[in-house]
Amino acid sequence: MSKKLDKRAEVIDLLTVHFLDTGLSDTGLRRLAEVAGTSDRMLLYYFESKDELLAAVLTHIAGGLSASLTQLFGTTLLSPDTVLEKLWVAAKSDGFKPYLRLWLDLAAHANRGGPLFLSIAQQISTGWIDWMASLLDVPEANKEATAALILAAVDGQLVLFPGETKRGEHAILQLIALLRMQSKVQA
Amino acid sequence: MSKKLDKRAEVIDLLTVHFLDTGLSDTGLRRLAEVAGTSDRMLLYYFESKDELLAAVLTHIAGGLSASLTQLFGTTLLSPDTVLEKLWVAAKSDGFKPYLRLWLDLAAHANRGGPLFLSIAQQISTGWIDWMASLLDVPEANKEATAALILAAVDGQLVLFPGETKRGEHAILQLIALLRMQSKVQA
DNA sequence: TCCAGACTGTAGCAACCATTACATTTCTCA
DNA sequence: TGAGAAATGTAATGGTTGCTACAGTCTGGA
Repeated sequence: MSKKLDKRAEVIDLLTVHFLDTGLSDTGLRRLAEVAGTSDRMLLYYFESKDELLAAVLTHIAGGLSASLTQLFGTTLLSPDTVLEKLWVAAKSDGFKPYLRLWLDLAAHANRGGPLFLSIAQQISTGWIDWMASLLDVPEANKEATAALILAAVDGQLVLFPGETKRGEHAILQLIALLRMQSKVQA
Repeated sequence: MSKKLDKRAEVIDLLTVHFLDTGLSDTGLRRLAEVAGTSDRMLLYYFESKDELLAAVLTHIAGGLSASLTQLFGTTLLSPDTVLEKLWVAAKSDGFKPYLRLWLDLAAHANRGGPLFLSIAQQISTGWIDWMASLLDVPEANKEATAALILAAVDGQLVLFPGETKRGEHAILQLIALLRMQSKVQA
């Protein structure tokens, strides 16, 4: 029984890389087996079904993301404009771009497909919002709204400018300016 | 030759409705044929290939959207906060929600799939940004950035809160407040 | 050593996919 | 009315999909 679980974990790790690279298309069992160095037969031995496999890998990815985010940002409170600034730098980096693209994939699936993707996407989203809200140095009543605004602005770039990172720059800079202005007024 | 073109246009109309309803999944030729009241054989008679069919329907949808947007907003200049306010009301309405969800689908496909979806998505995006930029009563240098910011904020809600419309409300209201504050400062 | 259970390979299922070859019907125009 | 073209149906192609039945190998404990 233990070897099964070990292999399962190993497969999850390998597929994590693959999913971040290529997203939620290209998810045929035979293809995934090839990537993971096994057979489709074995994948369905380690996992109950393809859906369970997907859910396992995606939640594993979500965990890894929040870990590296807290590592990157620390736990001290920051003003909204600095948070957005740091987040935008990260979003453009090769390390984080795959996560954002995968998240976009997931959101698209969540809007249509079965409850599987929806619940995973919601879980990731609220985790992300909560994390950022706890980081923002703003009045309690505004935390969640500001966090959602910042995240939405960054995600929106993905929708608005597919395949590019350059064109969204000005919009983000504008929002940074707005947030900074607000901080000054309130101070 | 004329009947072929007539049928082609009719099929595009019928599939427009279907795509807005169900997005970019469920696009098997046999299923689309059923929706359009024909056979798969005939679809490939009216269109060169499935890709050409998709491209035709999607660009038709894009045209319809920009038409109803200009009808809704008119051509007089508006302040950024009122534009966002009106856009958000529209985004929540049953009439426009399907467009936004389809756009999200398209953006997700554009990030991975072939050049087909990418070019269509880019075309729609720039069309939308240009339209909004021409509507904004702000200095010329800021038009595009503000337009992109507003659109990104609205689109971002889709990514951030899949399946919901309620939770994004506060973030949008916050951005409206920020934009209004900026207008006053500049005046 | 032997046996039960964990593990794994082979081969196949039925359903779907986009596309095409071929035959047939229907229409148009001379 | 008859010929040629346009329009449509039938049926098949070779491919993929998630999943499974069956048989075999391997391994740890008695």
